[in-house]
Amino acid sequence: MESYLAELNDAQRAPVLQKDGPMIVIAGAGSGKTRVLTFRIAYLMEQGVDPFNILSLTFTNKAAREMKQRIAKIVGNSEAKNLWMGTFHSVFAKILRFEADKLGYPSNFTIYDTQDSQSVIRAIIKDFRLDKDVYKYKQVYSRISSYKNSLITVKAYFQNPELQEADAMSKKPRLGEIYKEYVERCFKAGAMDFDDLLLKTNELLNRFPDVLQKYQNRFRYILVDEYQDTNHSQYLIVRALSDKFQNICVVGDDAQSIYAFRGANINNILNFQKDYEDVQMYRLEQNYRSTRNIVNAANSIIDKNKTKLEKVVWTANDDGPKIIVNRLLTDGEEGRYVASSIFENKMQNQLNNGDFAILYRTNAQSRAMEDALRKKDIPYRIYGGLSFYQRKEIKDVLAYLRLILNPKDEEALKRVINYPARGIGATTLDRLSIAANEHGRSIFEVIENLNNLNLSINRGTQTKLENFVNMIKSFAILNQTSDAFQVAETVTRKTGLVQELKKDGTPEGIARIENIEELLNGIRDFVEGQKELADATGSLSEFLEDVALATDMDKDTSDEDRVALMTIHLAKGLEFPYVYIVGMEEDLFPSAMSMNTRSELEEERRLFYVALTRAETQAYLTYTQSRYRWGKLVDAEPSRFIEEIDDQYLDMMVPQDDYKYKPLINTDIFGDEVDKSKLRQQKPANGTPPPSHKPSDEQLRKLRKLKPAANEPAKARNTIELSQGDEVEHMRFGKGKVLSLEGVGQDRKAEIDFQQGGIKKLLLRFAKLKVLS
DNA sequence: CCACCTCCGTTTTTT
DNA sequence: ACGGAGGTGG
Repeated sequence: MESYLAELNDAQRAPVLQKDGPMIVIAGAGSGKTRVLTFRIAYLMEQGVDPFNILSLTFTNKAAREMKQRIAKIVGNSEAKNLWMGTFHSVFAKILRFEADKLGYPSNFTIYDTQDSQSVIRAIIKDFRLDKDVYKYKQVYSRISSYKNSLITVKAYFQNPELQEADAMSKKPRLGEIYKEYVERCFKAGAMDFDDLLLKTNELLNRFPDVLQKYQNRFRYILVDEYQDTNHSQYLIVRALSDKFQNICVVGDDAQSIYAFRGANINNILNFQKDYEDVQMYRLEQNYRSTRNIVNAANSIIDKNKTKLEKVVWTANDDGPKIIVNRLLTDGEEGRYVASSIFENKMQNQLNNGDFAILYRTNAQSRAMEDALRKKDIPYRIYGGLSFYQRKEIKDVLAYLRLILNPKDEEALKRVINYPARGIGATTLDRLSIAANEHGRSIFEVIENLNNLNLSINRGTQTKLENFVNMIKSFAILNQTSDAFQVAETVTRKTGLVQELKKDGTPEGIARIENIEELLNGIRDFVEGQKELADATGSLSEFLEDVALATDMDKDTSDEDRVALMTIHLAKGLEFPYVYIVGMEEDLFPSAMSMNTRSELEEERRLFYVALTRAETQAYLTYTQSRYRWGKLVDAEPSRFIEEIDDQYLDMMVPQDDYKYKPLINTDIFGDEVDKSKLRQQKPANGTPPPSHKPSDEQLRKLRKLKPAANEPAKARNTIELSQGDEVEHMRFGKGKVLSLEGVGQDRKAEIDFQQGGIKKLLLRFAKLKVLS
């Protein structure tokens, strides 16, 4: 039983063995953080701590599930089952359901997703007759969301002149009113949004001392993973719950804080030592995941950040291969290059698809990768993006299911009351909505009482409304005696959803039917899984809760062998032998939106740090010279982050000639049939580019900055001619003077003294320099 | 009430 | 480029 302690190094063992008191574990990338958490929980239980008294908050539900399984292997299944483990949102949603009546909510409250919330706000802006170009619903939503995450309630907002002024300054003087109305509408609909799950938990703990006590006593030992990504609201919950026993263990890495945009506060981890007395600090600095090259390269990046806790990540692993950097012509070629490279690596090194990950900054970049992988028959899976549960047809089914549990759920009602079309239009809905407001009732209740209300709705429409309500009610009755699958199956049949899609007959329609079938299969699996648990029955409410808080990462895909495609954000906590980081370009990574302040840029840099440290043995960086964005081909420039990596860890594959990439076995440069002669033949008609994804001759020439003349000497492109003493201007560092030059050909570097920023060594091939003299 | 059209944002990341 | 939202006309 104690044998597992031997599996830890000294640094890892220390936080495991400290049973009581506040502690922070600063865990570098790949340093065995999850092991420490797992073993610490197991150790606590062996020391006699009741699993009911341990709360462990993770970043995804999948992480919680996996950790539970590992703990079960040590202490036994029946014990591990009783641990409280999950994301902030899922753990506190459960508690809120239990305590809902105290806050005036029904225990079956709906959880509004972002779409629902934004739809409510859009309706409010319209009802208030505000200019939708000034009050953009997404902006309003994110403003309200950030208020909630900072615990600024409507009341607090109106007591704070500064906030009101700030909103007035941004031409939104009525934001407070919108906020107020939004909160009221959600409440009336018996709905909480994502932020409410945290905000209302705070309210619960603040307003009801007995409730606070109860949960303080229950959660005597609290562990928080990924603490660097907690927001203020989460911070306060943790503080409140741990206040009595002070047995709080937070684990995280400030260098991997990447969620500031959604309110995460890096100061939570930076200031933890000030929040509790006698905080023990532990550092895990040995990296077991990656080669020395990768670890050192990552360190050289994060060194550029000013805001950080001091730690030195090191590894005893081999040097490994250098990071391969490659330039491609377009995003299409980037995809083909990555696909070929994966293919080649698989052949040469006997690897599985699952050993590879392609990481990108934005979801939109997945398209080019997908196309290339599909052409080469390489199985892949895309994580994130439009998740399965956000697809229209799935949301439609879910809306019916939500309505069964909570008829007050207006977003669900609006979605399905006339889909499939049953002759209930906007005018009718407006009248119902007005009546509902007048009587302080929900639309559903208004329809239930149509006969008593004397609305100017004609007899035919009234019947249609009654039929709709009766249908939902019949589902509700069924739900009392059936599990989630039986209800969902009945809903898809009786509502005519599937018939509607069959009728349209297009390939999209068929795909949608298949998606609905997949949903039903998923529900069946879920129900079967739940029925095996002690405290669950596979009910519809269990399923909807699971769906509302599920992330794309939560699906179990261990039995699939596929290349993983995901954003860097989603890759946090994962690791792969081979990692391709694509789109290493200015304005894309770092994102154009995140270069305004130092802290934004530092977050982008941390994001790059996260990306690189996912790799175990080999990392690839690619960038293009031009890529399709917003349907247009735009010029691209290599990311500053490439320059920031110390050269000694890089293997630059930037070609002398655009077609001379590293040769690939038995294939042309891209490993598939790219008929370059066709590209060249394609003559644009009078300057108008052909409506093809392939760049025209003219575009190609421009991209490569080729001169039309054929007798130009072939020389390395993108390289600047410089002499010692030249006055130069750099895009970012401003003006400077060339001190010295070194290297030849592709490896030429210049040492330049910049007026701002001091002396820098620059690779000349990154043509960000302009020669002034 | 529905079918069709136009316009807009999207492509920064998500519980 | 593409889908969703909102508006218009039949």
